[in-house]
Amino acid sequence: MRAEMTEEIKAVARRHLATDGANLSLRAVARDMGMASSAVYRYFASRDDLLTALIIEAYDAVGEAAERAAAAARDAGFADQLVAVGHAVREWALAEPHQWALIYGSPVPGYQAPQDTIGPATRVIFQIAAIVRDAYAAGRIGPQPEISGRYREELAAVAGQFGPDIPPRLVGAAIAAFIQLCGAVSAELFGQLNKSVDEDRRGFLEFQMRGAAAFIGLI
Amino acid sequence: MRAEMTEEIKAVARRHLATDGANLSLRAVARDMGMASSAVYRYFASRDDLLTALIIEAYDAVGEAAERAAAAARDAGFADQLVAVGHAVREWALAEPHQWALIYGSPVPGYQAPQDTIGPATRVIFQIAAIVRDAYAAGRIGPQPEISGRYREELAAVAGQFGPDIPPRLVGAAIAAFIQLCGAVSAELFGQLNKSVDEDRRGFLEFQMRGAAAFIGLI
DNA sequence: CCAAATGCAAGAGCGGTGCTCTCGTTATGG
DNA sequence: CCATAACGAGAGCACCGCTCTTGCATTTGG
Repeated sequence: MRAEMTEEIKAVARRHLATDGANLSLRAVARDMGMASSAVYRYFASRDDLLTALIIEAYDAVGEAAERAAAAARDAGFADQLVAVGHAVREWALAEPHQWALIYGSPVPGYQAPQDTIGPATRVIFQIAAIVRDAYAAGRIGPQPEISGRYREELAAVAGQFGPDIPPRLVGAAIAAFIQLCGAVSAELFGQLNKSVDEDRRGFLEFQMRGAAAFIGLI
Repeated sequence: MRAEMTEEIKAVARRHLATDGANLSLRAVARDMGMASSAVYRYFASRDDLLTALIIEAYDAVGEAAERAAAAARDAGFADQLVAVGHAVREWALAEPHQWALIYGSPVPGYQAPQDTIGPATRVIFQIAAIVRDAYAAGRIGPQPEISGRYREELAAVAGQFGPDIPPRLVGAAIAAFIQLCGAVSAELFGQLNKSVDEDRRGFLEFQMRGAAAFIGLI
């Protein structure tokens, strides 16, 4: 029943987050549950702890959305898989803008992300990397110029996480695609696109993802 | 002397922003200036108004950094100009992370950006667009596939702001470069790159900008 | 030259916040 | 059966944004 209680607190907090915005008030959550604010501290040591729980859930939610989209587009081309992931992530973000801001926006002041968050945080980028890896294994990636320098070495070190014998440049391109996706969604949500792209924002996102696919070399 | 006072308040607020973080406290600013918190309201109608002033200054600062970098790289190739702008923006963001978060991070809850901010907000993207426009005028952009659909029409409508007879796809590519830059810098600052790109983050940014230049078609 | 008007700063106060501490109550397990 | 632990409530602390009133200074106008 303790787990039940923490789950209910998280649910109310998520609702508060969706309506009121980022400044989640622990007292307001407690009021909504008809209990004293001090009682919430039996379940979460601090407001930051509650935020951490919500952050992990948000990472998992967007990661699952990306994975489901990729699975649904498995029969399509690899570029289309990437675009599908992009649309899924964007649509999740549009549905839960404050959760998106929580994980991809400016970090909450004084908040230090604990270790628990880095696992769920990698689900989206791993999904993109998986598409790239599968495309590479299927020989569906055109020849690309290699890169050099220190960044190449770093990418080579990371490449092992994604699969054997992945060219470092591909890892860099996968990261670039993820950055492009995050940047595009954040720009749309945070108002950077106002007065610039107002009509076809879905088309805007698709354009970004097609560009990312081209940069990866997906054919 | 009133202008002098508002300037000093902004300076102290900027310092507080740099040290304490995003949750700028009007009372703390007033304490630092040795005056009552209510006195600050003689100069700024609300905390949001003070934030707006800081936001405009931040947009101007990063915009000026981008313009200076572009001017300094005028003799280099167009791709190098783009990369120079990227490095300048990144370095400004590294020096003023909280100001970056203020303008490109999650919007402050309940804060509505007034009209005054949209002018300064466009300086960086305009600088990127200017590079693309000049490169196009100089014939230094390779042939690129056109796009179609509703997003093309929207880009065509925006293209007029940048110059006559600019292909819509080029405008889209310029916006994509800006998105890539913002996404990369935000990812670095907001911790998205931790455990993934830790060594050569400057090389990471350069890789993104080179990719953006390639997508634009700069030769 | 004096009075009126204006600008400024201070203080008190309101409702809100995160968080801590203490104190009853309840339930559980030896 | 009773000790122990978990729990909820309440008071309280220091802080926040913001408003209102008051007093002081300066400046302006007659």
